[in-house]
Amino acid sequence: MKETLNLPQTDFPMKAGLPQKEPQLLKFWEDLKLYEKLIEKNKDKTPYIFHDGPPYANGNIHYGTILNKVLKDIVVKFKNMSGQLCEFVPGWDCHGLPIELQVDKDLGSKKAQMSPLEIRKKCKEHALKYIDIQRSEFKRLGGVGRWEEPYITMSPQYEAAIAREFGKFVEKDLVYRSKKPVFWCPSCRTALAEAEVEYANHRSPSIYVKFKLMETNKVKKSWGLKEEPVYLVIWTTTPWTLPANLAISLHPSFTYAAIRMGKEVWVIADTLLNKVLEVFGSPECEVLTKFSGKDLENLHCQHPFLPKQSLIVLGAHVTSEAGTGCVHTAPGHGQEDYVIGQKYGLEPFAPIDAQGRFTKEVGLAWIEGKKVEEANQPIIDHLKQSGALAKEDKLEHSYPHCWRCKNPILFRATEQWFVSMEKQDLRKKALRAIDNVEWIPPWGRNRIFGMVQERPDWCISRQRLWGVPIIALACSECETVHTTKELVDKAAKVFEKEGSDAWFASDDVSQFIPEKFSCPKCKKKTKFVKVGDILDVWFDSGVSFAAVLEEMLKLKEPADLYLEGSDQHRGWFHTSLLISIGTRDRAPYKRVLTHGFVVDAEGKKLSKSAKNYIPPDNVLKNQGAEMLRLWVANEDYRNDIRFSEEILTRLIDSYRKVRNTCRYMLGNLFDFTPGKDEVPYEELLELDRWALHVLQSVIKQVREAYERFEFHMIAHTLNRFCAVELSSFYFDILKDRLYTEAKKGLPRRAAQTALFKILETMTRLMAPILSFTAEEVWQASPAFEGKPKSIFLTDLPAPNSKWEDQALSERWERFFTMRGLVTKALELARAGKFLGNSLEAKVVIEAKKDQQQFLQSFGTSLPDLFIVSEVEFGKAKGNWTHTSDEVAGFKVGVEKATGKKCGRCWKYLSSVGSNAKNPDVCERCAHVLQI
RNA sequence: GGGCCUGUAGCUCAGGUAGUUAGAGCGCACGCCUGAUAAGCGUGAGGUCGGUGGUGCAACUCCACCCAGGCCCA
Repeated sequence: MKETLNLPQTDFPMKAGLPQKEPQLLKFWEDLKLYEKLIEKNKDKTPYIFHDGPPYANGNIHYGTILNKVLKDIVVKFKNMSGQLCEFVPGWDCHGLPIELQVDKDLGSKKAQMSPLEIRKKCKEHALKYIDIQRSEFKRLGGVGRWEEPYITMSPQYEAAIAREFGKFVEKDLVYRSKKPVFWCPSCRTALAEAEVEYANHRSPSIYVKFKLMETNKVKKSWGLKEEPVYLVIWTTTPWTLPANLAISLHPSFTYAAIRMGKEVWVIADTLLNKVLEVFGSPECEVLTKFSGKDLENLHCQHPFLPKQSLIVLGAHVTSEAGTGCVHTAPGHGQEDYVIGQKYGLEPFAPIDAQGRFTKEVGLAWIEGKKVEEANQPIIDHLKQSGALAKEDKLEHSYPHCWRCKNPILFRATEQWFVSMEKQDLRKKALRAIDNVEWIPPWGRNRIFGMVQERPDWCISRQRLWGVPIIALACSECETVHTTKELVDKAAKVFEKEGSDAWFASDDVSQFIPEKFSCPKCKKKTKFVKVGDILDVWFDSGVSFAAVLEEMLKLKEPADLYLEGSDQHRGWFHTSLLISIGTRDRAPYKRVLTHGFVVDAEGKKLSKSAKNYIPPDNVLKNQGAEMLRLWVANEDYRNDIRFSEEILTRLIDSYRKVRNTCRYMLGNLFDFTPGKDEVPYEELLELDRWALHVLQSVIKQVREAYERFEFHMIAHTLNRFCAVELSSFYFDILKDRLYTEAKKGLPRRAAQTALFKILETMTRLMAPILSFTAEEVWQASPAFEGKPKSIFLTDLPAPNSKWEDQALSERWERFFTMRGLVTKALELARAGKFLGNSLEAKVVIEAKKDQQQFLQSFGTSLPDLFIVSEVEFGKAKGNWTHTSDEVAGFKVGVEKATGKKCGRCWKYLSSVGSNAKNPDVCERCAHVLQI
């Protein structure tokens, strides 16, 4: 009997075996040249300019990069499937300290014997190696794009573009040279980056120094003083920075106390008073008055041993944890000091040379030429003699050391290159441009706005090797360092051919000097020497819109979309904006989409040491890239998104639902030829038309979610559609029609027609997300005339208004409520062991007249819709009845079906036995068997 | 410490401008089916909407503070 049924047939496996299947699909796409075909297909469509932010070419990919690249791939695919041309040129950020440090580490002591060029070569090799690694990892995720011709920031063309953009800044006079404190190792004679600094214990002097207030007249009256001298007491552990003292910082909201100490008056922060006095052995003292730190702003103190004044300034960096609340401030020797100095117009002063020795500039013969630590004691002695020293001690504390030579380092103001935020109104223009960009989510606007508003001038120079040089020459005659547009453009031409290595190849600068070039300052055509600085790597990546969109792709418009993690408000979004505003007076993007960070099950950040995550490679090997894609699509990435074992398990569950839903459709379409066997819409059964109506609303929801980049809504919508509307309802009811009706009869062909439409629609809708599975389904689904070779060469389905039927939808909504009461009643009977299979049941419905008429309008299909053998209207009685307030006046009774079980369709019908030829089956089945 | 942001059932998500007993899918429990079968169906149990105050007749929705977490600064 089973042989006479049309049971599903398919090779599409229930178990996906993705780790094995995915590589085959990747090969299929590669052989097909899928990306090229997509671009070719859309070449006349409106371009959607999407620009890839370059990941750093160091290390393997992690969840963050997976999240980012999968999101981008979804965008590329859905854009190319919805009538636009969306090219995707991936890129890598290649220069910079992390790579140089890694290479340093690998080279070890060998580095000392190597030339700059040789070291740079090693850096390049390192970057290339990781580009290859990351590229294959990204490709493994199923991403399409121009993988074989990516942009890399160390290519000659790109380096030339960097130089040209830098030249534009020079031309507009936005670049200037000024002093700024940096970490400096005097024994290695080099600037250090933050990453190169380690903290270790160090024993330092700890001294309290009195600075005499000059304008005592201004406070005398209100403090009730006569002629007593007033001193601000500062505390420092670096006496050698005192010659560079330019200011004393007070906290704007602290209360300060003026106390009488013998014949003097000292000023100390009120909250620190007891602590400080303890240091002095808790002497008797009288608090004369209390006042706000603000009261002294802009007054002056006499420097204790130099003929200069120290300005009293206000700064929130003043701490109440230690010290006196009056902070010795040397803008040439500290980051915070520098910032506060900028605010008050104090130029950083650091009379120290590269070896950490005092220069003549210090103006003190007794320490000139001494190393800073050798100057500590003479300074302390001098203070003692002059009476400015209030207390001397030693302190063991954490102090920065050089990671390489392990010696203590210092902060030293050195000449650096800056991009001014104020010249040409760069800051103002950038802020204005921010409001013309669409930030998704909207708070991104506030975030970057605040940063641009607050940021200091951009320090673009680094004292390193691995990067693009700052094209600047020093005149050997007048020693002036300068850069000009023609100089930079000349260098750009050289870089275009030889790369920026040319700059490092030799000391000879002749090839970089334009014809008729002379020193802009002394006008003498003399010798020039190169300045060793390189550009901040953020300048490299920040010019990508110029190097890639304008030069490589010849695009004129700004990008439609940048899509990166939220940290890039400080990074790439930020620097790209500044560069584009500075050079083109417009933002490089129209829209910026950000995603959060990947965190563990508890919302904590992933860390290698805490081992709070599964290595991505394990997921790839055990579950496949598809599961990572589904993960990305399931979560609302605008916030931080979680990844855990449980989440992965849930994803697999939901994947199975979608997969099996497709499999059911494929299995039931084994004998269906689209075009030939399709039934016109008008001839479909009502149930099929309902399914197609729901499908239209799914299409609308999904398309809208794609447009809004709300991919998680798509995953949820599709999953719900598969589980609720299809699997548990439509498919369940359809089984009887598909399996038992005549193979080529209208009822079965109608069902198949609907299934085919649903399958084909769903496959296309899910393709940007579940790319592997969509392609697998597409290949397994019925062939038809003109069927594209790949799912990605089709378009996202558009809703078909002819298949929308609101009245039908409402009618079925009403039906579902009633059906719910029927299934509930059946469940009661089942729980009471009265029933097993629902086909054993006859349902008796006792209802109001209109309710009964409503149900009767479904005609003879009613038993099928309830998946029972009989439906009767009358008195619901017996042990298995159910009523509910949900539908007033509606009662359902469950009884045994009256007929005999049909051996073929398993329904209990009175017609079983009526056919002589086939006595074991019902009338309908007997009829089918005769065909 | 500062800026920006997040916190609704075990998991992933919905919940216009505050207004009836806070929803969905999955998972879970129990049961059914054995013609989607390492599948399918049904029923059910899960939430003081991070916490505490406050403003409203009324707050998951507004305000303040606190706690936890993230990114970026210092």
